[in-house]
Amino acid sequence: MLENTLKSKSGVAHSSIAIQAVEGSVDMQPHSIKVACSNCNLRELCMPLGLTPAELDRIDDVVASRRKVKRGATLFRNGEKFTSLYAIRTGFFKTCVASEDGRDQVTGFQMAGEIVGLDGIVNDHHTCDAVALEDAEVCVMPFDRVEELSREVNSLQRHVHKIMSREIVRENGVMLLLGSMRAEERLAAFLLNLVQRLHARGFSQSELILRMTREEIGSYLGLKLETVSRTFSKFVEEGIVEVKQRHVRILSTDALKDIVNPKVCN
Amino acid sequence: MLENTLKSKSGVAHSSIAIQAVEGSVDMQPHSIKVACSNCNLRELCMPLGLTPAELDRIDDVVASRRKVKRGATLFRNGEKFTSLYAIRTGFFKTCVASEDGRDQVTGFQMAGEIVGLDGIVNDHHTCDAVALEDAEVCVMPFDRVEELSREVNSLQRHVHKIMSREIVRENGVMLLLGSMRAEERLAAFLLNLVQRLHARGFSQSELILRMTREEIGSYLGLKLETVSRTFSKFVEEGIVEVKQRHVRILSTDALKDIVNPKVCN
DNA sequence: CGCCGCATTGACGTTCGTCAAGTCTAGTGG
DNA sequence: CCACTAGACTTGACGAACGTCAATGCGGCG
Repeated sequence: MLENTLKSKSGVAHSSIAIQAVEGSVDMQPHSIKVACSNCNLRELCMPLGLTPAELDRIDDVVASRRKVKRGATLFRNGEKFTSLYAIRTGFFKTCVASEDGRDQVTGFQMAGEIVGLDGIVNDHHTCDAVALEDAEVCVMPFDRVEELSREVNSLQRHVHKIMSREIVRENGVMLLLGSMRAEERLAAFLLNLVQRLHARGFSQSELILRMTREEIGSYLGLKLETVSRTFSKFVEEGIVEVKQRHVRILSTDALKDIVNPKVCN
Repeated sequence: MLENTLKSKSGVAHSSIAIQAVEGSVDMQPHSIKVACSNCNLRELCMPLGLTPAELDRIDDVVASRRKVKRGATLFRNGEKFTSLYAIRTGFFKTCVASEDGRDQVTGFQMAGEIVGLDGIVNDHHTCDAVALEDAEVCVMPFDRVEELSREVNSLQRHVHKIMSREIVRENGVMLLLGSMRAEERLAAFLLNLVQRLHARGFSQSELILRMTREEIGSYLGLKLETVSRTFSKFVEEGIVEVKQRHVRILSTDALKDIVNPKVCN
């Protein structure tokens, strides 16, 4: 079932699998199409905390349906009409923008519990592509419904604002990375960020499986794929990580942090 | 009065001056401290269009006060408590983030009618600095008031969402620039963007005064100040622009566009 | 007038991109 | 089951673009 052949005991596992397993034990109906945030185990990631039961009930209405996206397929494309935000339930996405002359840039990688589609609000059309890097499922949240409900449920309103602000802050961080870091620093920051987000979802702090190619990592980090590959090799030589294709084991988180933020002395 | 010594007839003028002039003719009370969006000539830039008179009346309540910021002073700083968004009335700002080891990165330049402070929403604290690059004045919009009002005025709610989405899309564009463009392309894109925004405010399409140093431009574009300077010189040699210190005249917008987006053939 | 910050320019070095060859792995079909 | 292939990855040699360091110029302000 999918490509996860790695020891899931260590916490390194395909996010989809872990989540589906949990879901399976909560919702015993095997092919339930019932959509409900209120008993979704990702709620704490994509929905506000501290809702009253009454509010929780209403929140269920933001999700209209679910949608499956096959690996390699797009959830939405640049130019398409914007109607909904999407909360990722399972799987892994990249978002990328393209310049007119064909160059493109990966602007982010998104995993379970994260929201994509915010770019479409301003012009009613999407300005980037969202591509599934593995088979995925998303919750479709029609934006007019989100707006309607967030007028009534204060904590949802606040939550929507926070999600958008978080994305702005994240992008600020990426700009810092792209504007002022060298290749090693970029890759180290990238790995630390990925593993931290995976850890927040219950996975290992030290092992991860990359769902993207070297070229996609490079695009995100403003590097060529060869440079990404060389930098991985350098980290391996230095004993900081083990790399076997897309399986990465971090041997020294501290060393990575040190690369990102060189200590002045000691 | 300020440092604007350039022919304002050509449309190249200090934004503050032009705006104050207009305001002076609308609001005859010389030192009015009354704050009102409803008769602010920047309304179309920072407020939603198509409001009913009743809505317009309510909208006036989002602005609590105005605040002057001297050149070089900060409107807010990384770490400070977030309370308000700020609409720039006059002047010019930069926002910048810093990494722990001291490097910093300019994340944007903001001019009249633009909103700053969105970064603070997610954690109730600002994550960047906003520094005035010339004497400035902003409208202070307490965020809880914005949220309250946008629950009642749909078009304000929609507007707030659009502003945040616009910022996300803008940053996507900067990521593309930082991740995949060469120095000349970055500077050309930067100039085109600046002049386009100034033009939208009634200034010249071909002349502008840079409010920031070469180093700040470089920080924004992920280049060193020497590279910025050299690239300017190159454009001058090629007859694309005239540069005299911070005064820039664009001689061929098409040439700049061509640099950003190289045509394949013809 | 002289100082100071900003900008320009040159010489040189480093980092990363380019091009190319070769390896590994997973998937396919005989 | 194995050979074949295609795509992803690695590695090396070389060059271009940009950074670094340093000298100099320019303009505004006290």
